[in-house]
Amino acid sequence: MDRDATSLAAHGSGGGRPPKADSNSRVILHVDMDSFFASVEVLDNPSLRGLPVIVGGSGGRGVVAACTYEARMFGVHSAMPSAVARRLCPKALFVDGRYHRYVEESKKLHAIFETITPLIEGISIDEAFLDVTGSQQLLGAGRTIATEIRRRVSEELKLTCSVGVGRSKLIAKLASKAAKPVASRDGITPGPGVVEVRPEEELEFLHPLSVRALWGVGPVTGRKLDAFGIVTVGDIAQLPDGALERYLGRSQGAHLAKLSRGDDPRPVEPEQLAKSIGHEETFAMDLWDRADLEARLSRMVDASATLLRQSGLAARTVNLKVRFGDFRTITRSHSISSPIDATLAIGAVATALLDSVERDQGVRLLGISLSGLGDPGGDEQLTLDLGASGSDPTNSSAEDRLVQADQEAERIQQSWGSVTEAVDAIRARYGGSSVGPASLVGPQGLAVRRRGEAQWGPARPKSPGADDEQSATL
DNA sequence: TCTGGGGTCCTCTCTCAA
DNA sequence: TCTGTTGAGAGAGGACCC
Repeated sequence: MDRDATSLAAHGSGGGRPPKADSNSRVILHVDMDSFFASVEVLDNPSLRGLPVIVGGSGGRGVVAACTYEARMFGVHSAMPSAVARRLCPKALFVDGRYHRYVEESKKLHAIFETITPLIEGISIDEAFLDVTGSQQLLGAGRTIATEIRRRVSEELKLTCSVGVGRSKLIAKLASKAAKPVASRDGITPGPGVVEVRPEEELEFLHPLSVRALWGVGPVTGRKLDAFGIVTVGDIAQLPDGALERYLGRSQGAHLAKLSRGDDPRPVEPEQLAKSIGHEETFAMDLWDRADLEARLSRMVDASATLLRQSGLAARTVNLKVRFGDFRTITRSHSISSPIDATLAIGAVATALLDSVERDQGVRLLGISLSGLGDPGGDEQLTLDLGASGSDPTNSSAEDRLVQADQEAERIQQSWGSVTEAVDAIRARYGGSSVGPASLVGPQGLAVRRRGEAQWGPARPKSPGADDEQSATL
């Protein structure tokens, strides 16, 4: 999380990049769209304007992805279970998210950023850091640039955003939050839109804030700090050296202690390479049947492997995540000697991992992710071929099955490369549902859920008996 | 009350090799 | 040869972010 001096130096020496600014003279903007998903829905359907609109999973296991300020007045907020949101605001209008539509608007937003500075670090679909230190001579001071961005977003996208200006990511981020509108039971108070925190004002701005405002303090750490009577950022700053490390551990303690003094040298990093790719899915009903679970797993493996190849990458580690009916969550992972990208090769390892999990109760969520990413065929690790690694084929323990899956994955990777390429070519031409694993073919064709679909939990069944499956017809 | 999806990073434990 | 130490890597779990 924290970046050290090495990464700062690496940033400064990057070929073709603007020279590194001294961290005291940097000007960083944090641009954050206001209730982005909900605002796009209102933009596309003006009849929703002024109403409590909630974007997210409408089913019993869904959560709120975003909501309008009219919904926030009732206490609704993002990440809240949809059932709770519905109870707090019975008149709320639930809208299924349209992720691809949000991506379109996000691209327009980034096009605006690119006219300002090349140093853009997108944090998510609707927010980004911009290092405008080098842009000031041409475009004016940080606050002027921030105001101009807001004007252009309003004019060109018909959406609103809030912008924070500071000399670090931490300050810029907290400033953008302070710039936002505030919804309460009494109504909606418009925010200033742009908040700038000058270096000499940083501690005055920072110290009264709750510790939960700091990046890295979530519910668990927040409760720990509460137990020590540490409530505000200023409380952390007043602790003697090393105290927070003792409470929270060396890394997190040191990180938060630095942040509490406004010390955040992390640079804006435009090129962030993915470290993992994956898919996971919560089912409308817990699943017990092995064949059913395996079919769902195949679908996720297929989607992840396709994305992996589209990114020109291969993976060395396959990670499986299982959440049971009682919300207990386990993960299992397995690393293989050579990177793989073929769907069937990844599927062999994923299935062996699923077999290694004791399923004494229904499965609520299943997920797969691929890590240890690198070039296909690159960084191959040399291995000694010891047959079945000494495993006795008659004693097929989970470990043995993983060893067998490892060997099978390598064999498939080598022999099915051309088939994988052909499948990708067919999909590129005829669509993602045109060809896929046989296990997914049902009466209506291939049921392949794509990235961003039902991202906030299973949708409400449209008719009695309907499940969460989203089918694509051939 | 009921807790999504897609990620990143950190810590701890265990194993293995030097 | 045995034992203890250390470091790296894998695996698992947890916390956090949007």
